[in-house]
Amino acid sequence: MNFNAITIKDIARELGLSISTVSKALSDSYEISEKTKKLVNDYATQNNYSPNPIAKSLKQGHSKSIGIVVSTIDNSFFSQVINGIESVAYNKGYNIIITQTHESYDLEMRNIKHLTFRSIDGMLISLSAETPDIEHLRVLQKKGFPIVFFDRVSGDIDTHKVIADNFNGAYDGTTHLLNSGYKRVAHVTSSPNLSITAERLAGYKKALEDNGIEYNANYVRYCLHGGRDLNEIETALNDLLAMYERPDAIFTASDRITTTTLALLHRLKIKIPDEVALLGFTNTKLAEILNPSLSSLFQPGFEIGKTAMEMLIGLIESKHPVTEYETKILPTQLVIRNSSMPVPVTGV
Amino acid sequence: MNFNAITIKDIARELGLSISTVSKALSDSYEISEKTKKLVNDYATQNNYSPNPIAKSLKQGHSKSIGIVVSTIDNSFFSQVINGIESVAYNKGYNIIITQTHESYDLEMRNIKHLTFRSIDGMLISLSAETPDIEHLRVLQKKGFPIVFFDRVSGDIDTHKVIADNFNGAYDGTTHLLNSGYKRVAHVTSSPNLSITAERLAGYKKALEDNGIEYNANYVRYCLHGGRDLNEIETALNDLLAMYERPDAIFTASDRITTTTLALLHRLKIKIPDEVALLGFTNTKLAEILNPSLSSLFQPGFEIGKTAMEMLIGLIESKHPVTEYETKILPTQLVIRNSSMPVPVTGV
DNA sequence: TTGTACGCGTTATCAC
DNA sequence: GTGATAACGCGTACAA
Repeated sequence: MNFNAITIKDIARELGLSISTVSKALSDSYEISEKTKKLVNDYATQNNYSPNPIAKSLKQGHSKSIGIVVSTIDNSFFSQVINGIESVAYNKGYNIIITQTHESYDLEMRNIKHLTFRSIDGMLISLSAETPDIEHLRVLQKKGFPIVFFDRVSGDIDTHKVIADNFNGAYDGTTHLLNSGYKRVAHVTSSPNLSITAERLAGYKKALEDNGIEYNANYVRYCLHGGRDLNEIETALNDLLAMYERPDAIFTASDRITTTTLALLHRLKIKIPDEVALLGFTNTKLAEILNPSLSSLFQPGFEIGKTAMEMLIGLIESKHPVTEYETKILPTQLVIRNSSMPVPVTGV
Repeated sequence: MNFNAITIKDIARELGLSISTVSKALSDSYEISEKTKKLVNDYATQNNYSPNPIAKSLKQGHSKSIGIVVSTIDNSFFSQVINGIESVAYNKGYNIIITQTHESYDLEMRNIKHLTFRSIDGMLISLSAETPDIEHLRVLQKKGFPIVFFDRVSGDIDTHKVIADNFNGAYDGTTHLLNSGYKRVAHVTSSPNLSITAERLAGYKKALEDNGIEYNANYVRYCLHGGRDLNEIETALNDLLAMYERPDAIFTASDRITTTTLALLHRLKIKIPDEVALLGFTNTKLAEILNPSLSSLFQPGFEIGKTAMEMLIGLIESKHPVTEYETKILPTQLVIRNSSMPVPVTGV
């Protein structure tokens, strides 16, 4: 396993010192003379010694690695979150172990068990869409195991969570559409099980209310599989477009739903925004480039990952048990595009 | 760290047995009586004991975890590869540790060092586009450290690699365009440093040759940053479209280049395939949905990851040092689409 | 059939 | 300023 086979023992033998002296020299202990330190350190660097992290972990009682549970990595939002997590993990010397639930409750439980058996120091989790209750997480948390929830959180547990400001995002998005002159704004959203869905719906409703427009439940369509099932969205769109009072704008609630809606409208040869306007949450820059008239709510995946990881490290490294749960809210950026303006794009 | 705090020691004390008896009972040793085994196992499961993997690693000399180095996880191809890797890793009890180079040579070296210091059992790597030489990997390999290269490999080293059949993919793609009646097929590709670029170019050239069409170097454009820099591709396209003998088809060489080209042509209001046909390597189903007339070469990311991981496990778990290097080639699937046909899509 | 003793590589405590 | 010893949790010769 260790192909830099040199250990603290080797260098002790080679230098005619004791193991503990070498260990202390390496950790720059005050009780070791400067010349011994130099001797040891020089030898160590020359033979590129590196401490065996496994032995270190066994001794110190932590593994310097954390587990991540997401639905799937093959999703712009989550890969951006992981990017954010990695950026701080790397600097703090933590390894990340990624597992995917593929939206299955069963897989979620297996992964969590697997991760805890792997003796990780903490966990970052975004619930699977299927997950009905979070008893399995609550017991862990009760034991004092550090967990931070992000994005897909549950209202059933008071704990550390990092989420986008979905309410205000949806509020801003809907308001933008209304301010642009659209009167009948539909909302295509994901599974009603998820807290993010409720928050976004609330923001949408509040915006309607504040603009004196009556809420119409027929304008809201749920897609249980959140964009993974094309037919679901297709049905929703067909229903909406066939209505007598056909919506003049659609507000979509997640990356996959947004891009799929964009694609479907494209296939149906519906012109955006002439026939129907489209504004949605997204992480796929491609969607914006393809259709500059598509304004979007950019989900700050990177920032969410970064913040969640920082919070988790705080939990792990704090000596005192954490008693106060805080919820950190990050802003969702509303990116306003205008079809007559050039689109500032830096990359895909 | 271990919140299932129970150890083999606890259960020995509790049951009035010795530690080694418990250990043996747990591993179903033949020298332990059935009743003792049952006693121990029952107690273990009831108190959901699980062996500390760190102690196990230290003892057994392997960590049951492998390292992955990719340019960026935020890329359909690589996240699909990782999906494939994870699928077999999970079954075999391996953990995966993911690191990203962001195409930087420096970061690649740091990550590799970081991973080896973390005492992983093996490594899966796709070279960064910047990487000029692979001396740092060759030394590891010389020591007998298990490494499998995938996708972005180097010709400078004889080792285990898993790649798509880029030559035949490019050959098939180009041939398909030529058979469809296009005469002037341009090729927009990535950095000439990468082996995949050379292979694809070779396939493209051979297809031209076999169809009696002369190779025109002006029709080939390199994008050093492989789609990360929009301007590069924009320039390439503008150049091509401004030529006197303007290409009537474009063959793009990577996921990012394909989607970016699609987006740019869209913005330039160039009709596909009427004004210029487009066929490219891709992993983003969105591109196909948006433009059903876009035929594509689907990069088998999942299969590549799966195969690479299987190969790596073979390397790790083989008792005998591996002397024979084999290169496994996977087919690239050509997905033919026709604008007059309905597009069979199952998800985005 | 069960128990004892040692080692994996490291750090921490204590004695010299 | 340096070195011996114990301990982290586990597996395994070897002894009983």
